[in-house]
Amino acid sequence: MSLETDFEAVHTLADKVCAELCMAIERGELRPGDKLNEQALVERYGGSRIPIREAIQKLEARHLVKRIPHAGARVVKHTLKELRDIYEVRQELEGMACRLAAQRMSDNAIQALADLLAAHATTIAHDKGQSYYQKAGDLDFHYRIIQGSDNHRLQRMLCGELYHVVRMYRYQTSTSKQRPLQALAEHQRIVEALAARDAELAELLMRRHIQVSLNNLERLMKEELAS
Amino acid sequence: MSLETDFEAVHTLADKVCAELCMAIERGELRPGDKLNEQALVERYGGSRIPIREAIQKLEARHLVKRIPHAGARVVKHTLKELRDIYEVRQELEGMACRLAAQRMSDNAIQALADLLAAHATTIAHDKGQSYYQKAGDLDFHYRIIQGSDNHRLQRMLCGELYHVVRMYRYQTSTSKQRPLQALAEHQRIVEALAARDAELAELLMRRHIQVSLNNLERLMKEELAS
DNA sequence: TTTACTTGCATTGTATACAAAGATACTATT
DNA sequence: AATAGTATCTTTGTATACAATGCAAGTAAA
Repeated sequence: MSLETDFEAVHTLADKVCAELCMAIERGELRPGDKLNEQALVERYGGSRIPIREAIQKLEARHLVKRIPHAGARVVKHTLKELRDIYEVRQELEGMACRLAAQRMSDNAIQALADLLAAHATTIAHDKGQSYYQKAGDLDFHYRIIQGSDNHRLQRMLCGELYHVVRMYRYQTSTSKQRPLQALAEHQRIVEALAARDAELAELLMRRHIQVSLNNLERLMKEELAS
Repeated sequence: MSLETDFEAVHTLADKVCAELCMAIERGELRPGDKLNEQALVERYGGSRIPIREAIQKLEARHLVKRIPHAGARVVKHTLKELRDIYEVRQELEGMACRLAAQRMSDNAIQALADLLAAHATTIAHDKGQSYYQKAGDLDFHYRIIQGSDNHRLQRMLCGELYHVVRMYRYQTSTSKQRPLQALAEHQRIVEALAARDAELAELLMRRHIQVSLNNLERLMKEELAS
């Protein structure tokens, strides 16, 4: 099961087109501000305009596009302030998820998370600069903790709404060489807190981890703007 | 500007039907588990199936209905666990909003909030048992604090997604005679914390306020189940 | 009597066609 | 030359029609 397919069964054409467009946006093939012309999408993905429109509406629910009546849909474009807002909420909700996970995850699940990090360590040692897989590993780590919160609504808000936008920025910004190693160290401290069932510490560490992530993102965005 | 119309301009038929259905669900005219038959809705609200389907999709984005491919849409039905999950998230996000509001709201806005509570006090003294307007007042209070957080994403998540579901339960459960007075006292303490710019206390008080709200809701639901 | 299969019906998903709103380009006037 | 107004054209919103899926009722066999 890949994170790409979004763990959702696809039964209708609208679902399929939605998944395709979602990937295209997250990967940066469709960039912020780009227009989604319905007729053009029909020619690209097949089908008729009806399922295409449904797909666009689903993307709107995921906060990936903004629709304006009679003017069409465009890929969302965030100001720096809005990006900070998103990360502020993400900090709160993932901090919460981590706190709850410390109280509710099974010992086995925590052990499995520790094993996952060990695997990441060897991956980073071998594939220096293969940032794509490292990013996927990072997402997997966060995903498991969110699942560990055992709060279904929290899971939907984080995985179903916030994370699509977060992924959109993560995939597109380059990662510095030393960041994966630093992130791994932070992940390991979080797992230690989980294993110790120290909910307060686990929450604090997760919040800081995400703060660092935002700082990096802001720096990279400024560099790209400058170049 | 009424809370009912959801402060969103309505330019298309789909938007209009969505707003109508939203009200119907929040008011309990459509009850959890009820099916939304597209043809029936066409006969009730006019238009054709296309805008009706769009309206239903918008309701899905608000977490008010659940659609299953080839099986139709039904009003969401929450287990007690899921209701607790929702309030757990609400506690976190409104606590956050209150903390941020203590740091970011203008002095004028805080004063206006205090004035609003004074008005509520006289309303409660006069309209004993007129719980509808008291509930509207409560929503207005929470709404203003959320706006005060100055975090647009947080506002969208709370007002655009969580609150529709919360309202759905609030309108339908009766309120005890003494609860409005107790709630007002809690609101007043929160405003005092905001005025003192005590973010930590403001967050704590808001979290407790929502916890009380959940306890009341659980008690009422159990009573209704028993009867 | 129960169960499994088949057939018909109701409902949703999709395609095509038409209406209306917005954008653009051109012309006329100041 | 600049601007306002108008006409055309593109694009979205909506209606109607068809296809396909799922559900239910009814029948036949065990």
